[in-house]
Amino acid sequence: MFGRGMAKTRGSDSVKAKLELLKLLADETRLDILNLLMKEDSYVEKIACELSLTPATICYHLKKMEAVGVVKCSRSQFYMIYSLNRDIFDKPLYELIKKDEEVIDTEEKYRKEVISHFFKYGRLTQIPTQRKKREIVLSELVKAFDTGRDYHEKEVNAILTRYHEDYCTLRREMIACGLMTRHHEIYRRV
Amino acid sequence: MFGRGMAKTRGSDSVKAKLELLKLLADETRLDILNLLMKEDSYVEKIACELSLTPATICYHLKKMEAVGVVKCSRSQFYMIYSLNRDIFDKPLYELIKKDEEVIDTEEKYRKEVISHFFKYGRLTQIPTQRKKREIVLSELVKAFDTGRDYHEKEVNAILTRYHEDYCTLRREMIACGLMTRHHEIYRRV
DNA sequence: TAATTGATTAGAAATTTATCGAAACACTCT
DNA sequence: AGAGTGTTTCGATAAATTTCTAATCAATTA
Repeated sequence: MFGRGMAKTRGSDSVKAKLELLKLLADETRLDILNLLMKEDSYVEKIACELSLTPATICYHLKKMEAVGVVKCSRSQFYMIYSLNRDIFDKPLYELIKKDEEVIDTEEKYRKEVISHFFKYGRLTQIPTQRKKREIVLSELVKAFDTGRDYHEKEVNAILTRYHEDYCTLRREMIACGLMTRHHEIYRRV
Repeated sequence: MFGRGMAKTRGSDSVKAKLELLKLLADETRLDILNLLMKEDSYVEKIACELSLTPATICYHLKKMEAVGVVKCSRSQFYMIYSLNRDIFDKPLYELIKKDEEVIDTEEKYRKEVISHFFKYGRLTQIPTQRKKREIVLSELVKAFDTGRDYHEKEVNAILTRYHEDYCTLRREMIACGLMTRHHEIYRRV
């Protein structure tokens, strides 16, 4: 029933920022650095020593975190003193996970609602009586057929039965809505 | 000033678990999947279609998340229905970042207190009503089962009866807490 | 100014991870 | 039993990431 759709670009800007933050936190070394900074401000070489890593590595991580605003730094004499931006960590987790609702046009949305209402786990729970809803459901069903090839009536029945026991009604309505054509016993998706 | 110290093994178990969770969340595809599951339970092929990825890829991610307990799944007809474990997302961010050894100790200590209070001579004196205590007791009970083998319902009952007469409640709560799974009459420890 | 010290960058090696197609698997229905 | 359908695993590949060494940069002090 489900073919692969068009490749689409996923993620708005705010989602990207959240993902960025999560990626930042999902690293053992950076967590270690953050935990050190929770205790007190520190600087590259000191952190490097405490974590048994090279200054270059620590610098790499600190710069990365600075870019996203998790830490900030200022120079003091020889040293670059890094410190935490503590207010970032108060958010609950689901706030970083949840995407803001995308604005989709209402027609598309209505269609999706109807489909998710009448299809459960790939089967049609009920054939809608309202014409508009029935058309939506049928237009979804017809995707189970390829265009440009013939189907015998038995094949049609077999396919439709996968979605609902009353394949006769479905088959007749398919024709009525102009989604399929029949010549004698041969059916075709339009 | 600072020489490089000895290489040391960083991170306790609980810290590892937190890191694991963060890594899991730090992926665009998995966030997309979670957002779909927030709206409604779903299954592999449907998700694959909605995200324009292959079922193999979606399966890879879902299994990964299942292993950490972010989602759970059960079979329904043709489909493996995946659903969220919502309570995971309530924690504030800093709880995943902070490694606080003492917190672990008190938590461990609390656990031991609860267990010694509710178990007397190897039997459960009473099923705790408080959710947290009940979870602790159940997580102790589930150790009576091996992982990676099937149990018929009768076996499950027999084992649980050893601890408390109300094996039905125990069995149901086991499933509810995600400590065991049931497919038809077959039970498995998670 | 030269020497010192710490921070940063560049480039390369090693590791991890997401993704896919194909094959194997599990369940359902005829 | 066998066809059909959805899921999972396997092997390979491509991309991203971490870490290092070595070189460069920037501030300080003699």
